[in-house]
Amino acid sequence: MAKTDTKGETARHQRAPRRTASTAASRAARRAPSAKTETPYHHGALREALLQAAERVLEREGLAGLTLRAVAREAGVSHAAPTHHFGDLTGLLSELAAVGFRQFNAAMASACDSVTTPLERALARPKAYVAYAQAHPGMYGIMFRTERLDYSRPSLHEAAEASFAGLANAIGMMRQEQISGDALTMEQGAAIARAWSMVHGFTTLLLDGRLKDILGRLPEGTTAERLLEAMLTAPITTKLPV
Amino acid sequence: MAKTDTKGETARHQRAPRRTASTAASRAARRAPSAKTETPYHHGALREALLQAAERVLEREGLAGLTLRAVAREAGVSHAAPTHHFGDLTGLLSELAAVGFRQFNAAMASACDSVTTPLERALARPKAYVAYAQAHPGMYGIMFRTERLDYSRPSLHEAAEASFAGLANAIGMMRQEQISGDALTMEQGAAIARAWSMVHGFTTLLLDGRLKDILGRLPEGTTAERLLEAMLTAPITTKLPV
DNA sequence: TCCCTATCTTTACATCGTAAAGATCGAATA
DNA sequence: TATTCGATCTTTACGATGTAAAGATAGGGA
Repeated sequence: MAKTDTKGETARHQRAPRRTASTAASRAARRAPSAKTETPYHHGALREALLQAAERVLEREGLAGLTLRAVAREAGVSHAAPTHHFGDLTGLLSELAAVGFRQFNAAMASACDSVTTPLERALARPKAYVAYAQAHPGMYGIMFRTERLDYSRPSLHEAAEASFAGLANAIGMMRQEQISGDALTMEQGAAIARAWSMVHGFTTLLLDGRLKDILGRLPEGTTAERLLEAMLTAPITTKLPV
Repeated sequence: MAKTDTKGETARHQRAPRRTASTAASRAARRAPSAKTETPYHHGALREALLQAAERVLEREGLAGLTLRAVAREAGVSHAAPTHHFGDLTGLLSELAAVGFRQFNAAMASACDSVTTPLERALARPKAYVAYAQAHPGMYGIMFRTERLDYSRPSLHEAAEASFAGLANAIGMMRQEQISGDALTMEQGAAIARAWSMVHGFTTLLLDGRLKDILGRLPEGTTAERLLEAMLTAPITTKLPV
């Protein structure tokens, strides 16, 4: 009474090297000492393994290929296993985005160390921002693809909030003010919005290939990083920045 | 021999008021004078009707609900009808994005008319940019969701290109230079990248709800438009804009 | 020792995109 | 005018996906 769906899944699994038969014996084999560092079948490591598998799938096949079933296949478990740990697809994507935000924050923080001149200090964060997005376009895409995310999840909320706080603090330090948690002046808000909009907009346009046109018309061999620097440091020749 | 898929679709159609029976008689009925302005069954209007149906579905159910089958249902045709006009889902989304870019360009152009002072001149475009995105978030989402679009389609390529050209021209006019089609100086490229990144980034963050935090901490009742103005006109107090 | 609960698998189903074959109508052609 | 032809639309079919529900399994506490 196998339906088409089940048939396809079964065939795929049988083609794969692992999981040749769905019996207790095969499961025990996965726990055998021969496969030391593999997921130990029935113990807490599956959640982490699924997140790592998701990251691999995302980098290998892009956002469109990042499905619950693909992640389950990559991790070598049944297609319904992720449901128990993440609830649904939104849950998995949200947790993966949280991982991304933590990587992102770490990259920005480490970029701010080992920096001396004020100019370097001001450019380190934006450069790290764009560099992370270029190195992990899939992750960056998920982190800022709100429609598929659930920000009520604590891990995602915290990681994203930390990202914002780091930005606001950097702006405050550059303006030599302390940004208090509760209130902002219009000037402070404008400064934060400008900085974030500029860097985030640049990154988004760059990843979407929308800056290729501009880069192609600039002097030979101009990189995106160079354009970012010029954008951030060029003198404002008109009264308005736009 | 009806499969589950077909069963479900058939049941849905039968539940719907239209198309109670799939015979020549029912199709003729749709052409009957009683339904004057309806799609005339077998003549060229379907393509346009599908695009309008797609826009309705997008506004009503969001990006996730915009499927080929949903559009076909909305237009009252079989689920495979769109394929003939758009090839696949990417085709439909691309043509819809082209429609969006044309609306977008028209909105920006009309905003630049009936403007007098230089300050208004400088702010009209950014305001119209953000206003369009706020009024049509679904459309804006599609237009800048590159992974699902095919820019080799002439209509999309042209409409998007016109959008960019309008922006570059506006920057050039503000700098009192003529921007030649082929080459750009580093300063020109930086100015264009800054303007576009700032407005596009602001819009993206705003639609993703990422600016709620900032807006909430600003003086009571500060709108997004007001923050945009402040961001574009506030004096640069540090040596660097970021 | 035995059962209970969290974890994982199986099974099932509605939906989606897409391909392929059949039906239908307008129009060109004879 | 009658007939054929090609564009348009429908039917049928299939693999893939998300998700729900029920069954298996194993580790830990009674």
